[in-house]
Amino acid sequence: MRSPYGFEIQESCVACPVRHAREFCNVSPSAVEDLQRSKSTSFYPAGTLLYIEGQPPRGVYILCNGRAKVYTSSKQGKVIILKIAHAGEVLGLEAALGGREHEETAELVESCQVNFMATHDFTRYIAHHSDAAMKTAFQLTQDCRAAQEGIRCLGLSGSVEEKLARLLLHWTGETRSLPHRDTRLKMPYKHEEIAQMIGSTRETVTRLLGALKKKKVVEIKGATLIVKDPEQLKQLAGE
Amino acid sequence: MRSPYGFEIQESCVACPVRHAREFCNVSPSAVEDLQRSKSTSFYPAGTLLYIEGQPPRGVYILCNGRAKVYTSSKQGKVIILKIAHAGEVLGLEAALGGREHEETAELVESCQVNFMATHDFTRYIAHHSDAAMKTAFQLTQDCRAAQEGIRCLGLSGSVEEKLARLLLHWTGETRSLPHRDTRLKMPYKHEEIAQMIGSTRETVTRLLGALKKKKVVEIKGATLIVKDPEQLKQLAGE
DNA sequence: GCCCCACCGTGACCTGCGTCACGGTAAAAA
DNA sequence: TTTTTACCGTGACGCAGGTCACGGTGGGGC
Repeated sequence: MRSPYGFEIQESCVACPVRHAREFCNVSPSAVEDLQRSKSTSFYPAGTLLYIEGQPPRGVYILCNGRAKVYTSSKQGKVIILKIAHAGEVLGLEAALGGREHEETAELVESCQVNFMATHDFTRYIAHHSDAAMKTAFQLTQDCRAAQEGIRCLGLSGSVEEKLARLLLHWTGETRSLPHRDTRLKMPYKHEEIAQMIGSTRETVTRLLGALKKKKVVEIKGATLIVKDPEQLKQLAGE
Repeated sequence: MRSPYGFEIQESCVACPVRHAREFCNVSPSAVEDLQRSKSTSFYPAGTLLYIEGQPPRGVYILCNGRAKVYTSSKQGKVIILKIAHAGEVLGLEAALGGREHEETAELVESCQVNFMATHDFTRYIAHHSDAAMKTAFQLTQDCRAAQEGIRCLGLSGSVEEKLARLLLHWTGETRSLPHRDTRLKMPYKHEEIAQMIGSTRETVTRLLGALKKKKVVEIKGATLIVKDPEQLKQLAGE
């Protein structure tokens, strides 16, 4: 079955081929069946807002593929990206479990399949399956760690250069799982978005990336970034 | 039973008088008994480090009373306070559940009673009691929200004045539970610590608090801070 | 009483980076 | 093809706030 967005549709969690590779979905057979019954599958185009800051929670969203940008914004229109969620992550947990309105907006970066589960179904689901509760808790610890890393990046860095270096290093760490510790990575973000990740401005990011290129620390070809001198990058990030 | 630190000791969770007021401890009778069997109670003086950044997790710490300062620091010695944990909160969850080393340090602000639970006891505890798992998830959502609020404060504010105003407003929100929405609050932190909460410096905090006093927005008497003009404070915080 | 130490208060300096402004390039739309 | 739109690149300027330096004050130990 093919969707109009051009990727394979996977209606069934039970038969899902990547289920065991996905932390949250890799649960006991009885839990998967419950999950399958309780969820509803949708397909959205890039740019779709799964939920918006200030909305009361409807439920949780399981990202089956693609990525989503999670961000908040101030009244003045300034935006800060809290994290980039990847396939397999669950979004909207804090609001659903906390019973309070969403404090951030989730926007799909690419066209994605998303499994939705209403709040009361979800709470029942994790109450009945202790392994699912564990997975949920694990997802939350991941979120906490990511947020703390964000705080460390924003608060402990003396300069924007340091923040940018930290971000690039963080990305090299993420992709480490794919090839053998290659220093090449995909950077499919525009300068403005990078600025929003580190709490800076578009111009400053442009200038700093330019300076890093000139210093032969990195090389940029389109959306590909190659770290030529990881040591110096680490030094810039404060070791 | 009185401890050498001058407060009442409560060895028994089952008989604990404040148990029902504490989110995490307010669980089913069978769970409380399990908790009681699995935990060990200790008393520590102010300044005790429950765990340190980089340590492998030993377990989780339930703060029975008092407060704890949770912070990380950079290699250059710069410190940022992630949150102030209050009585009833559980510390060290991320490391214990994630199975990874602590990414922050927890230091007692006052002398406290702390209930400790080793990692494997804790995982068994929440696997056996779905209500306890729920409480744990709830605590984690709280942590996430706090961290996100931190990111918003650090990343979205244009000026340090704005960050400070946000922090003060956050505090007025916290104490709202005590008297009837009074604008008076305890601020038992030194300027340096406030600086570490908003990612600034001691001198700047001194200057800004001075300016707020001069503008009649707040009044400070020892450790007590009175917000005279909440409207203006909100305006400074970006509405 | 006295000293000491931890904090607060304040002035002077200087630099990082936010802001504004405009020009270039490349892909998409027409 | 030309036009439009979305990003990137770069110069000029100004100021918020970090840094250094030193002086004041209050409380606890002796």
